[in-house]
Amino acid sequence: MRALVEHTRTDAKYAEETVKKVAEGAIFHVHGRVIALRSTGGLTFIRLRDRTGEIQLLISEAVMGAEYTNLEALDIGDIIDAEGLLTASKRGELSIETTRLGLVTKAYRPLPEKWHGLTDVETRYRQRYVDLIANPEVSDVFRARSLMVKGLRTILDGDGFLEVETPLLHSIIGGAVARPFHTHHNTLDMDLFLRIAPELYLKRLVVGGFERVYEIGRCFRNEGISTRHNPEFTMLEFYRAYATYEDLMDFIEVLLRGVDSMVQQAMPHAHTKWVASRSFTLEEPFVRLPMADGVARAAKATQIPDWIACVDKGSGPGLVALLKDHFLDNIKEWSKASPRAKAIDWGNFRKGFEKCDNDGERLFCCYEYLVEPLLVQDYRSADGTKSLPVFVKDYPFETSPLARRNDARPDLVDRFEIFVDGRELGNGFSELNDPEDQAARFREQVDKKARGVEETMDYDADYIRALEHGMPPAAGFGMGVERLVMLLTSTPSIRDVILFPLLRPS
RNA sequence: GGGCUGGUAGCUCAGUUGGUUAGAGCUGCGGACUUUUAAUCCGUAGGUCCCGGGUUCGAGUCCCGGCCGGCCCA
Repeated sequence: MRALVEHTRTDAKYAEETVKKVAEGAIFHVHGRVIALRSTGGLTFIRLRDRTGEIQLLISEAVMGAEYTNLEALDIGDIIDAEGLLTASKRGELSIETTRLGLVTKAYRPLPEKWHGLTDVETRYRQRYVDLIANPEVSDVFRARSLMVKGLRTILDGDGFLEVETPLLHSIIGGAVARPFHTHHNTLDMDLFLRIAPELYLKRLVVGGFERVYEIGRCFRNEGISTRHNPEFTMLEFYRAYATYEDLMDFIEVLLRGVDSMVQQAMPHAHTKWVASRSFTLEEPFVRLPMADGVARAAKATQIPDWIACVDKGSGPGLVALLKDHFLDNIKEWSKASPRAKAIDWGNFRKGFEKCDNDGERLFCCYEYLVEPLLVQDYRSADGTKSLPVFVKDYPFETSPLARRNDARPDLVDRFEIFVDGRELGNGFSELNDPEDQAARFREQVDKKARGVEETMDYDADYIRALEHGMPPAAGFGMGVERLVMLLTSTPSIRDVILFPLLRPS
């Protein structure tokens, strides 16, 4: 039955005699929502939708007799059940020649009109139940989301990871750099935060012997709302002992391709459509770009002679030194050096650069303004038609308070962020497991807060204590599930991958 | 937070320099029709023009303020 119903989604034509022969006179019983209703007098066509697809009911007065008049009370939107023999209409549409029809649930409100459906964006979010009925491609995205989460679990479970749940109510801020939501426990008279990340709890579990552990759960960040941000969102984080950030990059390529192919298998039709509108490809090896190399390359690409000269001498830090001393003197001249130089957001670049406390942050700032906006343009597939996912790696240690220092270059940490289609998808690193170094990094965060920086982490004494018990070397990765869904379903707004996005009160 | 843009019937929209009683399609309701696919045809109902002020003989339209969206930027 299901196979036949799903076929009605295609344009396949059916011949009445073939269908009747295959069905062998079996009685079909269906229920679902009426989404179209057409009557030509003694014959009525109903398009019925259930979770598996759509099928047409063919109802004739000759078959139904006196009951046929019951159709007069039926509206689009009603939920009915029906029984009958399988047949095909003269136009070749698979149909059920209905012998019995019953109203199961009456729809008191009409559905949106059939041509344009429901397009008002706010109404779509506020009344998602209507959106899901009126716009079937919306429900495809949420089906895909479910498949992706399931796919992540399947792959992680298959690799020996244990899924856990850690607290959402935190008493200190940690694991990420973001402003939290505040709440309060009454009987304990205790102020709490909704978690901004599960990271520090998951690493406590690595200490405890869960060497491969992950969590898929809600996080909350008290930030503005935009097409890329919703205050509550779902994050995947996993940690794997005895792995390095290089191992994780290999694993993430496998993970993303694996999830995508699971969606492809389960929803081939929708998947093909999404792939066609992607401007990136997962099929070639992902780029691995050390941040300093990226900055050096991007600096040369601007064709600013001073920059080329200083980059040729060394790498990233050379440019940082030049900018530290001569940013203001030369900004006018530099900004006109080439079309690429003109495209740089010089105003914010300079402001950001001036706010930096150290050379590590300065290098990161150069990366942010010179490299990141052009990742899509600079790193292309072999035939040049698609952008490639890029792992930007080897971050300055000052920008990464929880990551392990590189053994050869203590000014860097073994960290990467993955960008697909120019957008940040996830963040991973070899974990800092030296309690003294971690304590020093926490203290630096606390100092920052004292200097008035809003987005910092608190000192987590219990986490230091956990590290003092010894955490095996490990690497971890975190990814926003909504971003993954947006990427793989070619959805531009995060609100279209969250069923009930946060809105102002109406 | 800044720029642009929008709010008119249940839904999707039109509405001229400011000028009669604010329109269309779909939906709804009534009717015709036994193979429709946005069925077709006939009839009919449906409005706090986002809110509050102002200008004017007259405001959906112009001005000011507010509310709520959307897109882009930070």
